[in-house]
Amino acid sequence: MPELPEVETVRRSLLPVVLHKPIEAVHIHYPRLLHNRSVGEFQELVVNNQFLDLTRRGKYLIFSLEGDLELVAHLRMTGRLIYYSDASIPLAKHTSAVFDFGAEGALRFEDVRKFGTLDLVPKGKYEEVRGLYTLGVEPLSAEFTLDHFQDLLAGRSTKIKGLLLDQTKIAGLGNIYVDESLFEAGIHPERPAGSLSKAESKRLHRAIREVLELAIANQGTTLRDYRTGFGQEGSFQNRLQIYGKKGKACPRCGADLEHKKVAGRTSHFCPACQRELI
DNA sequence: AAAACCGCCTGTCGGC
DNA sequence: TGCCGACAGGCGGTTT
Repeated sequence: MPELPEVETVRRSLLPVVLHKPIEAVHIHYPRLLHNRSVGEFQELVVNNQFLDLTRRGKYLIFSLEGDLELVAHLRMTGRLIYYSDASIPLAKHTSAVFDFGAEGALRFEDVRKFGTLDLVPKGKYEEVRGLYTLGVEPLSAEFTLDHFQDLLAGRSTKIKGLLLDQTKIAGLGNIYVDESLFEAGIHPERPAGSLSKAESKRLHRAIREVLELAIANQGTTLRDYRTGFGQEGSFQNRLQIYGKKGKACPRCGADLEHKKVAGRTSHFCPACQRELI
């Protein structure tokens, strides 16, 4: 599912191909995608406009438009944003929206499960997009220091897995990268956040950054639906240590990997390397 | 504050 | 082979 590395990969792949191209037409095939606008309003504001920049915050993509507008996209579970240089390629079955650049191609939003969203907001008016407005620190930014991370954990009894998934604390982690980071740091997903030692929180802080960086370098993880902005699969699925590997041998110690529901999510871990009780 | 649950959707998979 | 329920898990919302 698209998490920070996947969304960042989509951003980087689209950046050279979707900016400064006049949008000649917008086709909305699934109007509920738009959230806070009617199809008519949306088309009126976007047709004849153009994307000036494309940035990312957490799992959100933000396209700036002329006229102090921003288009905020979220891929949720199965969304794809793919650039097609050839507009004659037939639409995929679950195409929700198309931004048509005429002879310059098209940007298509494809989404099997239709959870994805597009919000058109005045520039910086992120309070209109609640999840974006309340996002926590960017884990790859300079603000995500070890001190900042330890402050997030201090005194909290909530399970570390749940805290890492909380977008208002740290922006962009999802189920895959939380499990991989906890494994890398040797920490059980059910450990109370505040119970981590200084050494453990230091290892986890480093693991989060390393796992995310490596996943970006590998264009993200394609288990099923995720594609880059060029429609290609990522390759980090070949480098996952434990996600989806229940019953296989731990790559570090050889024990049988397990999974269980933690914070409502299937959570993978090594019972030997990641002890619940210390 | 936090956990547990539901709703939003479709495709896939295991069991019978 | 077909049907059926469970499951995948991001986020917003409500309830406990």
